[in-house]
Amino acid sequence: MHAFEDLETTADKAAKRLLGCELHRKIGDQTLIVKIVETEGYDQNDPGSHSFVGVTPRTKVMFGPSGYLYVYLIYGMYYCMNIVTGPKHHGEAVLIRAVEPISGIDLMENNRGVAGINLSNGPGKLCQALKINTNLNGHNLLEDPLKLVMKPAVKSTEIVTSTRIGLSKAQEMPWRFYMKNSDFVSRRFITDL
DNA sequence: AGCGGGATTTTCT
DNA sequence: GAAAATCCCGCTT
Repeated sequence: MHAFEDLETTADKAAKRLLGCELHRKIGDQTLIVKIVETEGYDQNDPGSHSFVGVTPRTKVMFGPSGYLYVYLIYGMYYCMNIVTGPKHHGEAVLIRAVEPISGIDLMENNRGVAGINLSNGPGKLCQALKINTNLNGHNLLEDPLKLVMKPAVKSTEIVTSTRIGLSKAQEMPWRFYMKNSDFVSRRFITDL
C-alpha cells in the first residue's frame, strides 16, 4: 500500500479520482497550492496518447510506476504536466488541464504576467503559474518541490465528462473530466455527455 | 463570441 | 521534415 493506491487503475478512472486533489509546489520558502479541476486520461491503446507508439526516451516515464510526473514541451513553447497512473509497464497518465489557485496567488500572477481566470485555466498556463518544466520530468510526487496531495473523491454528480481537447486523433474518446462548478475549467460544452 | 494565424523547438519518421 | 495533448493577439461578426 502506498499513498497513491487510487492511481493504480486505468487512466480514465484515475483522471476522475484526481479531481479535487491538490498540488503543493515549493519555490524557495514559498508554497503554491492549487486544486485540480480538469483532467484528461491517456493510455497506450489510445492513438491520441504519446505512449501509443511504445517506450521511447520521451515516453518512458509514462511506462513507469504511478505517482510520478511526466512533463513535455508542446508546440515548442509551453509545458504540459501529467500524473503517471496504472501499474508499471502500462503507458498511462493523466494530463492536468486546469487548476484553481488556493495559496500563493501573488507569485503565480508574477509567473504568468496576468491575473484572474487566465492564471491557470489551461495546461500550458498552469505550468507557467507553477514554474513546471522538463527539469521536473520523472519527479516523485511524494517529495518536494512538488507534491500531490490526495483528497476525498468528488461526487460523480459534480463531474462533467466530455471529449478531449486539441487532439488530431481519437478525438471522440470521452476521457476529459471537469468539476461542474469551477470557474477555471478551460472549455465547457465540448460534446458533454 | 468566434475564427485564423504566428510563435518556436522537440520528437520521431 | 512534419507534426505537435497550446496560447495569445487581432480581426470579423
